[in-house]
This record gives sequence, C-alpha cells and structure tokens, in this order.
Amino acid sequence: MATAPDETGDAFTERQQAVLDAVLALMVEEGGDVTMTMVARRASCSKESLYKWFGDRDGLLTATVRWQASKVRAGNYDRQRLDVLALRDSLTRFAANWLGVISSPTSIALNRFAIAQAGARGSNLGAIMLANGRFAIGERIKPVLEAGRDAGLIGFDDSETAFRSFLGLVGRDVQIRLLLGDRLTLSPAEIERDAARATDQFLALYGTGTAGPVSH
Amino acid sequence: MATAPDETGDAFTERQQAVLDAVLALMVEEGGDVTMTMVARRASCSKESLYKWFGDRDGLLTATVRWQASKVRAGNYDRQRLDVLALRDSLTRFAANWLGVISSPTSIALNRFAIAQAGARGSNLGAIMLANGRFAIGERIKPVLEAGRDAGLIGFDDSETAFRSFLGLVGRDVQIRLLLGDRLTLSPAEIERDAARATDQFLALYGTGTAGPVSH
DNA sequence: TATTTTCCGTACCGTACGTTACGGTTCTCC
DNA sequence: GGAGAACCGTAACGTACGGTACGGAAAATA
Repeated sequence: MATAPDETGDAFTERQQAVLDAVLALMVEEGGDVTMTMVARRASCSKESLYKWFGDRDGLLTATVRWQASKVRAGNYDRQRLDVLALRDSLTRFAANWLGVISSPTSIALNRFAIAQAGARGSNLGAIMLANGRFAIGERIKPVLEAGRDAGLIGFDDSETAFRSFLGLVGRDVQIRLLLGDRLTLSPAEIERDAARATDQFLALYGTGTAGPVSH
Repeated sequence: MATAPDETGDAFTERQQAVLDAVLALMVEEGGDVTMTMVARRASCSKESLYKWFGDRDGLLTATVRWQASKVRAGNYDRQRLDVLALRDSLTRFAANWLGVISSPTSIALNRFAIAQAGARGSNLGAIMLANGRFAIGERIKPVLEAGRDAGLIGFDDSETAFRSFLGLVGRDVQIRLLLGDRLTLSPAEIERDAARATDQFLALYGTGTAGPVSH
C-alpha cells in the first residue's frame, strides 16, 4: 500500500472544500455517475475553475476521496488503565464506530466508486481507501491489542491476524451486502449490540481469563 | 431479495453462452470497461446479433451476471453422519470453497461491476449477486448448522446469526480488500489453513463440546 | 477610480460509445 | 440446387460528456 494515511492533500481552499463536499453529496445521491457539469452546477462554480483547481476529472475525484478520508480520523482508543473492562470498552467503542462508518451512505458511495475504479488500470483510489480506512484503523487498534497481551489479558502470536479476526467478527457480511445494494439498516442500538457481541466473541477466542484460550 | 436463485435465465444458445463467456473474460481482463464493440470482436459476432439476442447493453451484462451465477452452484455439504468430525469437515470444506470463490478473478470482476451498478437507480445486479452468492450459500449451510444443533454439537438461537458469524470468521477483510485492488494472493494452502482456523474458531464460539459454549 | 486577477456562466469542440442500418456470406430447410 | 433466414463485418448516426474558449462580472490591489 503506497499511499500513507498521513499525506492527506487537504491543502484546499474553503471554496475548493465546498466543491469536494458537493462531489460527495452528488456521489451519495446519484451513485457514481457524477459529471463535471453536475459538479459545476451543484457547487455553483465554472467547469473552467474545476479544471484549474483539480487538473482533470480524475484529479477531482481523487481529491474528493482524500478529502473525505481526511475527515474520518475517528476517535483514539486509549490504552491507559488496562483491566479487562477497559480493553472490552475500547474494542467495543472501536467496533461500534467502525460499523457506523462502513454503513454510512458516504462510505458506501465512496467505496462503490473506488471499487469501480479499481478495475481500470492505473487507478489508486482503492489503495487510498484502504490506506485511510482498513489499514489506518488497524494501526490504531493493534497497539490496544498488544497492550492487552502485555497485560496478560489476551493471547495471540500475530496482532495483524488477531485484528483481522476481530474485523471479521465485527463486520461479518455487512459491508459487501450494503455495497451490493442490500437494504440493511443498522440502527444505533443494533450497532451497539453487534459491537458488544463481536467484542465478546473476540475475547472468548483470544482471552486468557475465565474462558480458556483457543488455538488459532 | 426479490430474485430467487432458481430463476436462472440460462435458456441460452451455445452461441449465446459463448458470447457471455467472452463478456466474462473481458470483464476480468479489462475491468468493467467493456464496450459492445469489444464484445462483438471478442466473440466474433456482429453487434446486430448482440442487440437482437440481449436487447441492449444492460441486458447483455445482466445476462452475463445470471449466466455466471448459474455456473457457481458449488458442492453440497451433506449432513449424514453427524459427529463433530463430520461437522467440522463440512464447515471447513464450505469455508475453503467460499474463500476460493470470492478470491477468484471472475468473482472479483463481477462483484466490482455489480457494485458499480448498485449505485445507479433501477439496477438489480447486486440483488442477483447476493441471491446467488451470499444467500444461496446461507441456505445450504444453515441446515448443516441446524443438524449440528439437533445433534447437540453446537448451540445457537438463530441459525442466520450463527451463519453470519461464521461468514465473518471465514471471509474477514478478504473480499473488500480484493475488491479495492489490494494485492492479496490466497494460495490453496493458505485457503485450507484459513478455512480450518475459521472453523476452529466457530466451533470454539458455538460448540457445546470440550470448549465451553459462549453467549452470543 | 483604474487595473489586474479570479471566477462564473455558457457556448463550443472532439471523441467515445451505444445503437441502428446494410451489403455480403453461411446455414437451413424443402 | 434454390429460397429464405440467420448472421458476420463494417459503416454510419446521435448523444453524452470530458475538456477548452470566451465574454462579462466581481473582487482584489494600488
């Protein structure tokens, strides 16, 4: 994954950010079929300005993806007091936040677009999405897992592998179903319940406490 | 989900099936940007015939998705002798098969196309993919799970919920990463190992045997 | 107020592609 | 073998859209 999550090209004018927000809104509403004329009309700017600011259509859409990615920097899951309750709390909060993100209309629209682009050669939008979504999240959660291991609360060989299992328990088939257009509404209550269930299952699999550890 | 997995519109001439296979090959190679001219050239047929057989571009692509879906009918996981070994074997074989499907170039290309289409209004390709993939698989695995429950090997309230957890443990983040263009090669050995690990974890979570059952 | 820069709105151009039309060829059926 | 249908290859048409050009307004600078 080349694109680091840090190099967010968010050096944009307010005017330009408004344009990018217009693109995001159009993507959610129109579903990928976003023309330059539509963007210009929606953002009340001229096409000439669009090309001046973003180069070409691909530049505009890439900037939109980066812009949205720079806005998603979600909460940090501190690993201070490290009893099993704190660990469970951090993981549950992460899981709920993650479920909220992947089920949001903006995330769905943007992932749809990045996936459609990923087929064509010479596209890096998918890499940007992965770097700022899946992998950035992993780099923030893995320290929590490792701290839990250092405290003897959970056990695993590879934090990446453990994190991937956790991701699977949290996300299950939610994202692919939403991307394929399945009507699947996740209420905040359901998100909280699913996050707690996934965390319980993860701790049951990897915990060293009451429930015995399981080979992995 | 409207489209039942049975109503496969596979009433196609061999010539037409060859055309659809050409579309599939083009989708894998070119990544979604499949023009009618390319299909006609690749399939050595005239564009006039394409329009005569499939109506329009959307009809051709819809037929392609249905055609591929009708070919994926994978193995059935018999639930005869129901000791824990047989259950584990059935689940592992399903998991390996599923991982092989979702990591295949054809599946990736087709899901990319269906996801891109799912944004536009009035598209049902996503529903077709879900009906013939995710939900058809579920209808074949849930009886296995329920038989395991009847035999006292595993415990759960809702087979759908248990199946979704299993899906999560098997697929983890594989599908979304592949769809977004991540280089992620799953060798047959890795698939077998991941399938076994996911099955072990699932049985650890839901099993009533040696490992204690876990609330879900 | 005069000048320069930025930018909006719109008209315009070139191309790609979906769709249709047509001449020539092969296959089918009698 | 001959009539008709099906079909291939290609050319042509219309439209949509990415990209550019231009006139005028607004804002900035002096």
